[in-house]
Amino acid sequence: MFKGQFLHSIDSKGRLSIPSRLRKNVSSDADNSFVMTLGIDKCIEIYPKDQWKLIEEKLLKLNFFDQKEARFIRMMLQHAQEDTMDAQSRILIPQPLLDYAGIKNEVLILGVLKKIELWDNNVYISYVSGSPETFEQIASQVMRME
Amino acid sequence: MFKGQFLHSIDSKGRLSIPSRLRKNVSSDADNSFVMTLGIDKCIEIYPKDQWKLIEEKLLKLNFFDQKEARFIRMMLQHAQEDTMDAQSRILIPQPLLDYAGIKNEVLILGVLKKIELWDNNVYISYVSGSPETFEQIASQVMRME
DNA sequence: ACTTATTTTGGGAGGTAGTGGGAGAAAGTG
DNA sequence: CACTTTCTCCCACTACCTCCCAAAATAAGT
Repeated sequence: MFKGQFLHSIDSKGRLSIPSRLRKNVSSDADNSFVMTLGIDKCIEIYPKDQWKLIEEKLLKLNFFDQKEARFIRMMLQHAQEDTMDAQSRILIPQPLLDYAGIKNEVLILGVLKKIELWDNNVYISYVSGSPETFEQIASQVMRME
Repeated sequence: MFKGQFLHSIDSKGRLSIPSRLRKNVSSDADNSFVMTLGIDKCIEIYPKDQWKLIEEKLLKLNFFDQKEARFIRMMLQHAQEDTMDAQSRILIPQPLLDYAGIKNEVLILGVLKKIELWDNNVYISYVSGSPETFEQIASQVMRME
């Protein structure tokens, strides 16, 4: 499971080095490969390959003859891109994804359980402060431990 | 499984080069051959030959003496065309299919799980934006991960 | 505090992918 | 059977991308 935050830079070729702390939590089943795509919010999601396969299996079970589900499959896959880390543990982030997330040079990398998220720092700050509820309020609603 | 989007061009002879990223996901059972036909929406569908065989088997199980099923089989096969990639990894797209999808010079190529789709860029944009719901809304309905 | 190891960042060159075009072969037509 | 047209295979160019080498920066250890 991924956790923590890291501030890295995207170089002129669009490459991002995966923080070594996060790398240690990637299964060897991932073959050093990741799949990145649009995030649910204004960010980029990165899945280790083995995790992405689970998503593909979910998509396969959907009914493509249903308009809404077909549209979802296309949108989900349209921006998905697989890449394998180079010898320096970097992957290439496609420019369209960077544009979508508003990321220029500096990236905020978040470890979020089974996936990694990339944010523009300022976008993330306004995302957090944009919540009408406080951390404590949300916590009390979402986390009900038995 | 196919994924991702690519913007390629159809040359004056009607040839389309299959993106190398997609090629890497084609089984060797396909013998470098593809079958293309009408898509579910206003697009062209391309199946690796081995995948197409599975579709043929499904069609065989349909009841040809049922009017509706007979019609479906004919429509599916009428526009189906097989082609093998040339040395430059290109296949020939029949003009009638291009006309149906409204594709002129530029093609949007989508990797969609077991098949590849060809769209006219503008047609696809209006298809995506034609949805009353956002990506996030559909996602929360369709993808409920355990 | 200094040395060593690891991690992150930067850049150059060869290789590959995408595209265009031509000549020979095949097929269709009069 | 000859001619025309279409198609297919082959060659060539360009831009980009991947791989490799190397420096800088951070972390770890003595």
